[in-house]
Amino acid sequence: MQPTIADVAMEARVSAITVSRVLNSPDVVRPATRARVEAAIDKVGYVRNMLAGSLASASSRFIAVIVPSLSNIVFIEVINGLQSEFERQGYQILLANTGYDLDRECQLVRTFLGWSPSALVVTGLRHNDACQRILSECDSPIAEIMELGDAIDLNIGLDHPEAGRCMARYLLGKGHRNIVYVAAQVARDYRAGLRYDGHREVLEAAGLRAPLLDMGQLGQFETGAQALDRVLADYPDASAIHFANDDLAAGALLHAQRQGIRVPETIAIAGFNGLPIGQHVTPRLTTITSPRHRIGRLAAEQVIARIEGRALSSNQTDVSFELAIGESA
Amino acid sequence: MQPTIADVAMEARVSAITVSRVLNSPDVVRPATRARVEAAIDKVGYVRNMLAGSLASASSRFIAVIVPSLSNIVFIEVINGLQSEFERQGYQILLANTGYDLDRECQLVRTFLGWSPSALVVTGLRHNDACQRILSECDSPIAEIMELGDAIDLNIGLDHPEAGRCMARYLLGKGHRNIVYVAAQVARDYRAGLRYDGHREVLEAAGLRAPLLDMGQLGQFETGAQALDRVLADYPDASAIHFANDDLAAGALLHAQRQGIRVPETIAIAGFNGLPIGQHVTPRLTTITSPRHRIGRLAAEQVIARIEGRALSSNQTDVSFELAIGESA
DNA sequence: ATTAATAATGGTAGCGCTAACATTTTGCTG
DNA sequence: CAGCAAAATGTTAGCGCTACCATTATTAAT
Repeated sequence: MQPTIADVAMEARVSAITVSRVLNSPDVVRPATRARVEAAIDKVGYVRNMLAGSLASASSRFIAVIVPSLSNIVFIEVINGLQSEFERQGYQILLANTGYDLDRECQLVRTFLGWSPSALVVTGLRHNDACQRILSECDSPIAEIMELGDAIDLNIGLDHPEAGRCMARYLLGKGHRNIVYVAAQVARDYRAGLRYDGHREVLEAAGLRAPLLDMGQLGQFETGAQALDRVLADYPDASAIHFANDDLAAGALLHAQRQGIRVPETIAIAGFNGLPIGQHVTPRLTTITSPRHRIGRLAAEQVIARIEGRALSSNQTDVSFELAIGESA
Repeated sequence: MQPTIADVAMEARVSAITVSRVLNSPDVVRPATRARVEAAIDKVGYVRNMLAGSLASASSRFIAVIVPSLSNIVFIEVINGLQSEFERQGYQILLANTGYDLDRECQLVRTFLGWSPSALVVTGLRHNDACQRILSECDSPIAEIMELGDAIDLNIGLDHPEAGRCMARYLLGKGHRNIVYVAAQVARDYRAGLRYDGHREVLEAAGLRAPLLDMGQLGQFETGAQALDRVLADYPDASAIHFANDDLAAGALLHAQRQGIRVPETIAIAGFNGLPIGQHVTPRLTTITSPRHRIGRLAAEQVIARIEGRALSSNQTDVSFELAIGESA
């Protein structure tokens, strides 16, 4: 049997609560006593039972984190940002991915609530009705990240429609008049759809059409490569492709290289996210960089502030984005 | 206040334990009673308290997973494999990364043990003394993944020295006599060092030298690009580079493309891992594919079997690897 | 020294659940 | 329809810890 706090207490000849105090608020225990308790902890090989502590104190130091996918490096970087900050403050992340399925998200939220998390971090502002209700009624801090809008509690992200507009304006400025927007699956990755909305808005305002090619699969390099072929075949007038993300764009660029398709001369290529690979391909990818790690870090900071009851200047943080101009468009 | 099992029990006019049974082993409760309880659960909006349940039953359904890094796609894929299997069986992963620091690993193990995990999954076979002792004395199943060797309990991975030998033999077979092995930081990523050991063994057996260029930083594309320049400058006789991983190799390949350095004519390039990018660069990367997702899945399957007391045919699983020949070497 | 304030420590109860055993109900046989 | 085994449900106690309040020790001020 694992030794408990009572064994430590007996060994140190103090009461259990004093041991608890040494563990949780050492500065209220007299140094001499504390030393005796710490020695006892070492001696009996005590391992703290966090489950019991969390149950008794009704606070688990768990942070539930729900992202759409763990295959997408973008979310990994966000998680890294969250993790670095939360861990520093002694919080443990409970991680799950929805596979871009809102019903699964709801189920995950339910499951996670069973662990009495100190807070929840979810991706995006769209949830199904049940999930929206649960989150709204939840007492713990909720952070909705990645996009900006009408949030339940905390909101850290960037303006996707504006990012779409930004790139569309840039491509227009470069003289492109036939631009195809290529996404992997807008129904699931709806933030790609929001960027498309912005893109279309700008093009239509300029009296242009904004065709959308949805590849219908969540793919990466391979899907981007296929998309390039499809655009060249189906949209002969197209002079530029605005890809929903850098994975697709990089896949297209690498494919172009192999096939000897000249970029940007034959077709210009633009992406979104600012992944490292974009800076290493030739030509360098024109894209929009998103501060993914920063989103995670800020979300963690604000969530912790909320947990600890500190006031925040604002519930909403626009982390912004930047146009990164390469040679590809 | 959140409703508890007692509120549900009152509503359904059964005892608390019956509610507990509906939740944990529904088939021992008569369907009519079960339906009444389930209705009551919905009615009062009951959310199960997993902390209390875990404490009472002394089993948390937590799986502690410790990897060196979350920035490396390789471990992400392993985690994906673990996750998919564990989640299907109702286990929740507690994730942490060591930053390739064994002391941090030890501390993480200690912390995680406080959550009474049902099992631990750690990366690699090397631990510091304290960690080795803690893990050895631990009652829960332990899985050490990625590499093969003398493990504490379960072991799922591949033979890194043999992977190094495999690539070295291939390069020798291609006529290369001056091959530089390039790693990012063998002291931390010691599995890259194991592959180098195998590589060197083969070269020395052939009467050749096996220079090692350690870039001294955990980098990805950029480090690979720098490494290529260093090799061309410092090892004028080199005809091939054996990179410790595909990130470095891809970085070098993309850099070569930009600089107009001909691969494999001027210098051949080989990698390790079989990342998707390797199949999309031109020339395609010659590499060794590791079944990363499979390692995760198998580890999860075996851990679950162990938890549930099922016998395993073997404690060690060699997932093997494959030489993937591209045009880069 | 005496008192009042503060600091340090302790006792008790209970967090919400489940294990273990006890009891009741049900279904079946003859 | 008695009698019995099996199935279903209930009772009690306790998992290991911390909140809350009570008590005791220490310090400072007079």
